[in-house]
Amino acid sequence: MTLRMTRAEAVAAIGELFREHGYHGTSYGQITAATGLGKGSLYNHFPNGKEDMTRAVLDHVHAWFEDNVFEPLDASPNPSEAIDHMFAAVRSYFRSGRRLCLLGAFSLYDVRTSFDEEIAAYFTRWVKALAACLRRGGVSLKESRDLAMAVMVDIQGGLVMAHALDDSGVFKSSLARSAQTLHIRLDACATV
Amino acid sequence: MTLRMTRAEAVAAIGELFREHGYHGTSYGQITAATGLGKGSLYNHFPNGKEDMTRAVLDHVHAWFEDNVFEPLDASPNPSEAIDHMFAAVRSYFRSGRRLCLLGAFSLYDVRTSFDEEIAAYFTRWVKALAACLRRGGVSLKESRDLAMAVMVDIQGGLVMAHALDDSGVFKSSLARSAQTLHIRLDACATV
DNA sequence: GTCTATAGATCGATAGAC
DNA sequence: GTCTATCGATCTATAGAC
Repeated sequence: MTLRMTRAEAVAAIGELFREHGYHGTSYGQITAATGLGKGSLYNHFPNGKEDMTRAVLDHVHAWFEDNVFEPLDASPNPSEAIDHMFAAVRSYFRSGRRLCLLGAFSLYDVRTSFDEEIAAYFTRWVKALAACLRRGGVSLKESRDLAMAVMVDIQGGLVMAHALDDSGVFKSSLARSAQTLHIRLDACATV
Repeated sequence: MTLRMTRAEAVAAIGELFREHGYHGTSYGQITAATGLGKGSLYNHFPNGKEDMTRAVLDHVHAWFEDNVFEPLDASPNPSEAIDHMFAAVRSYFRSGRRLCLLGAFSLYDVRTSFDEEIAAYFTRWVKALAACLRRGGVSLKESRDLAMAVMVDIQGGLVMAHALDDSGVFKSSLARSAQTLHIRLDACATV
């Protein structure tokens, strides 16, 4: 038979625990409470325990961004609209800064060594998709890369500062500033 | 008698452990190995264990920034030079992005509830000192605040992305971009 | 697929000798 | 001020019944 919870639901619930308490700060007791699954079930679905759960969570997050951010950036014929769509999705996903970026947080310490390839792949994918979109809008190759990386820095920094100061306005301002910078640059290229 | 290690040395060593493994990821065994102090000594100097150590580490970091960043920003008669001094100190402290910001990392999860006032106080102090410096350079009150916060976002985001991509160039570029933005703004005000 | 029970390891914290 | 020994709690992981 199937799970009591969908696997995706369980993975999402575990992801929220990791977001809130970190990898080492999350125990099987908490995972059982959040998912309704005992240790037997958890080890049945994730034979290597928290390591497998982490990989599933990271894949889950990556897949969401693939569908809602990266792929739209690749597919949209209109760079300016694609940018707007990206910022709207990002703002929604991170709940205006109240939710943190699991991959960014995990990259800091915690479980670095085991998952840093996947974390780097996620960010690299994002940067490349955004840079390619800007490139299609007429921005030079080098500037597209620099701008895309600057946007990533703004998003991650906005999340950190919004949490540190408990002020979601910081995150929203960061997104708005990034969006404005990109639009100004795209408009300048469009009128040439 | 005194400690085998200076208290400041022990605190610094514990801070490096927290940076690398996080709060929950650092055990007393690791702390003993790093400081040469057994549990008896550790609890003698930090009666409440890791909580007291964390407070000492955060105070130690805050004090370093007070002396090397905040106070120079307050005291310097030349805003442009003060800005350069700040970025040089920041770049040196974070070792071009290879070292992470303990307060930024702790603000994400880990030990949020216990220390968020101190973390917020640290960042607020920094933002205010930087904004006041820009204000003295002729930048408007609102823009000074916005620019100062944008710089903080750039620094924190630069650290996250540099770690995630294992590329210190990302951090150095972020600092350079922030510095350039501030100088351009200060120069514009100086010529008016 | 799910549960309970439990082993085995590690951790945080304390007590007491030096 | 420092150490060792140790307790009790918690955690990861496994075994076995349903």
